[in-house]
Amino acid sequence: MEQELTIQQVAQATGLSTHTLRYYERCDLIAPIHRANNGHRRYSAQDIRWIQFLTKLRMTGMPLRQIQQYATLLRQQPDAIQARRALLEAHRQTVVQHLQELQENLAVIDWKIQHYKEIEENLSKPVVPQ
Amino acid sequence: MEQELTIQQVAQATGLSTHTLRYYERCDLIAPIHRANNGHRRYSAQDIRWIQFLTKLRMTGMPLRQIQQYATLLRQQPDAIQARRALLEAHRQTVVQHLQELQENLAVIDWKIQHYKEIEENLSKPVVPQ
DNA sequence: CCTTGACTTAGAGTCCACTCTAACTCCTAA
DNA sequence: TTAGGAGTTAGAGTGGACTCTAAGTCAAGG
Repeated sequence: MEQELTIQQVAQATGLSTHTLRYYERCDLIAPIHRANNGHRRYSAQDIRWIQFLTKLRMTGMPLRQIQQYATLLRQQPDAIQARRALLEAHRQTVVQHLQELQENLAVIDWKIQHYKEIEENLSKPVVPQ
Repeated sequence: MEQELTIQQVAQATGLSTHTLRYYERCDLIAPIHRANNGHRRYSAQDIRWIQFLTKLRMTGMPLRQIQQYATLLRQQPDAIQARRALLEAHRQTVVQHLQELQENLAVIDWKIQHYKEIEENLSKPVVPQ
């Protein structure tokens, strides 16, 4: 069935606020959403799938501009698969790099925590060991 | 030796701009730096070590406020090791979580790239297979 | 003496990604 | 018929983290 959702329901489903959903549409991250007779938005299953994917792009740190580019490709040249893939692969690279950086820095933090633990242990020992 | 560095040198060494170094000091992320006779900053090896650690906190997404808290503990209660460890461990948790999220979303992006590759391959095949 | 260049400050400006507001229209239920 | 509630819009406001500017000081070199 053509199960169309209200903005509230989409907000629920995606974790975005209704504000953000409208904002994304204004910024052209989301194509103009179909309207009910009263002018209210009605989101299709398609729309929701795209929104879910776009939040994954966001969560991996892709800037809105770049998502907008991808979205435009998707809408205006649906057969330019190669271009979209290039965009995703470029993004993939930055994510992988970021991931690595994060892991390295986490290791340093872990090391520091460990270091603190050792100090705490030594402090709890008697001052004059028997 | 008491090798003290100028703000330029520290900028070089840490990858932060001189603007950012002063800004961090203003925000109390960095303790007031010792000055030469002419009023110019001279950073100690200590200072640099702290700045290097703080950039690792930043790069793992710790907000300036929280770093400021940590820095304050470090300066005002150097023996409150436990409190600092607690702060780091809390942060560690959010980093680990973020890391996981990142990996999950990356997997989806990878999947999409793969999918595009398959489509591209099919397109390059002859329309009527022999 | 004068210019150049590295520094200083307080404070203004920028960019990003939201987030909220005000004024409005509809629809429904009491 | 009126009060509530869910939408709508354009546009203003917010928060975080820088980033830049203007006006000034100071020391060295030509």
